[in-house]
Amino acid sequence: MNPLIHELFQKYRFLKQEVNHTLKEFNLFASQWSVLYCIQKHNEMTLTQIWKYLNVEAPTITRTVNRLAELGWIEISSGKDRREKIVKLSEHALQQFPVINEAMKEFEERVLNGLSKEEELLLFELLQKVK
Amino acid sequence: MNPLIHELFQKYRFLKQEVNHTLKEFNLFASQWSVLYCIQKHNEMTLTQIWKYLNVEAPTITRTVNRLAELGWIEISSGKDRREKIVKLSEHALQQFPVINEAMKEFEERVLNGLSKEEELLLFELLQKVK
DNA sequence: AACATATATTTAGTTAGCTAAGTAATTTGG
DNA sequence: CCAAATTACTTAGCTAACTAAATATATGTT
Repeated sequence: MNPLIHELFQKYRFLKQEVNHTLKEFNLFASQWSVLYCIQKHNEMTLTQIWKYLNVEAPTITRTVNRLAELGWIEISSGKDRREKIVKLSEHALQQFPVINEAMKEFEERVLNGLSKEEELLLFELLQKVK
Repeated sequence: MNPLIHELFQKYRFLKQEVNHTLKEFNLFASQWSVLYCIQKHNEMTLTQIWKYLNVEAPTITRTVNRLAELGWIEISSGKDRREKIVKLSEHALQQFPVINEAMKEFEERVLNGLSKEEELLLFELLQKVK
């Protein structure tokens, strides 16, 4: 296997684990946070908007959203089209959001500590060229 | 979520899926290929050597190795230390290996087509700085 | 109006990572 | 020499991704 791809896979596993550790005190997992984060950013979203935004398949989002609703992080309602579901953050989530976001920022700064701002941008641009 | 980390996660999912599509005709999955690849490289390995090399946890390798043995890709024997298991490629795997490797090389060249050799190296080095 | 097609979500089943906890064999220290 | 610690691997249960196929609603065509 190409060492570049191998390295990317390794870093993914490492980062995902670090995110999970960071979120553990809030009883959240990495993928749950991804969903909360993008809902917060867009205020409210349909399931389809979420999975298209995050680039995962629909069933993955169905399950994560249901779990998040069970746990009280989000509220699900139906739009005028009775097929679609609209999702937004609960009061509890809105309150907790800034604290969790802060913890995540600390984690991000920590793992990206070895890179300058220029290198971060460069890494981002190089990653985008992989396709 | 930091856009850089978000992008890395997205590329991971994309690449893993592409690897799985590439390997589908051989009835293999990405992680199974990782294991076969590193066994081939080292000729034979214990389970511990495999999970340390691939940077995953032991139970992951136990399961993948057992599945690969079931599927006839590898053979498991025991070394002089009765705790450890030694794993090597089967005849079938040795025969198929070059063909699969070729398909993987084509895939790697395709997804890295947008990067020059210098950029590839740079991306690799920048990824290593994430920790 | 009826039927086909498209869209939104769900269900079922698979691989693959993790942690926690367990068994069995080996090594080590008093 | 034997109890304690370590090592190698396994089992069980969780999250998280995927695919394939089902269900329900909406839309479009004849």
